[in-house]
Amino acid sequence: MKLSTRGRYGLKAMYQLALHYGEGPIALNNIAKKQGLSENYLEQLFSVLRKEGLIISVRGAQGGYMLAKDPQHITVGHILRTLEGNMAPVDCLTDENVKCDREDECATKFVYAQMIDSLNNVIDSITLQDMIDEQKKNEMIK
Amino acid sequence: MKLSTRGRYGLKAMYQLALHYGEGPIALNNIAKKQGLSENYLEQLFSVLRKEGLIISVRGAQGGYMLAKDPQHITVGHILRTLEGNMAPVDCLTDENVKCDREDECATKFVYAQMIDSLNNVIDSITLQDMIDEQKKNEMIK
DNA sequence: GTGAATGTTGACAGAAATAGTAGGGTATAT
DNA sequence: ATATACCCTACTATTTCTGTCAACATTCAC
Repeated sequence: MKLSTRGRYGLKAMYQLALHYGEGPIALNNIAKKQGLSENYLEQLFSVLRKEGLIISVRGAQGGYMLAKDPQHITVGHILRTLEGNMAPVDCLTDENVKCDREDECATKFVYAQMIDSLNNVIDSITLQDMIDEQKKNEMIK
Repeated sequence: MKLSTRGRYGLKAMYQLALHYGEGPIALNNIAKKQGLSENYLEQLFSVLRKEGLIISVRGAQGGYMLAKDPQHITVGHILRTLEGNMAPVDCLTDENVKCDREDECATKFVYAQMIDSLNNVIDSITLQDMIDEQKKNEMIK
């Protein structure tokens, strides 16, 4: 039940963009360098996020990426599902093509359904703005 | 964020044991055959479950496995954590050896902590007995 | 006791998913 | 023009997951 690097890197990068929301585009190599990640790899993730409409790209010199909307309107859930696919612990919950041998008799499905519901509730309730606020709060304490 | 076959097979097998709780040991090949799984593979999972004290093995002819306690005292959470390891979406939540670069400044950790909490709450609140009850309820409706 | 059934263990190998690399192409600010 | 930075696709390496195999230990039925 681990998140892959796609979700982890992507969320962290989106958080970076959120921190600089409204300041114009930020170059990818900037973010990649700051987080010690491969620029090419991060590019692949950003491509997906862009197609999903979460970020906007600006080509050319001085170009880069920026959030497509306000940090308080972008949820962690949207980001993670875009990069990781649906968050279902098993495929039979979401994939029409997967049929359990005895579908309506599957006692475990009942468990998995509760897991995904709970998970989605949590990640859909947290926005990038929430992350920023939480961070600020923590720094106040120090 | 998928559950591996370890968790899925193991939970389903434990459910089988729960259905026959109090009827003496059940042979592994019985369960393996019923679910179309490799007996050897399931064996590995049962070995782990036994060491955790969730099931008891009876060796020799007419031997097999049975639950170590009443189905209502065995939670799905205990089973899944035994087979899958902790359910943390990232290692830095649980593994002392993993240090984020800027630990107390990591804004994403805040998100992951809520995910694992929510997940653990759900799976710890469901027992094998709950699964049996739910199943019965569904069969009544049909 | 003996043989058959069953559990125990660890090593190993194939398959699949994940992670990362490489490189040529395109748009744009200056 | 040219440098910068996004765009896209294919390929490779690595890791993890799944499953197999084989030798061994224990217990039961007789």
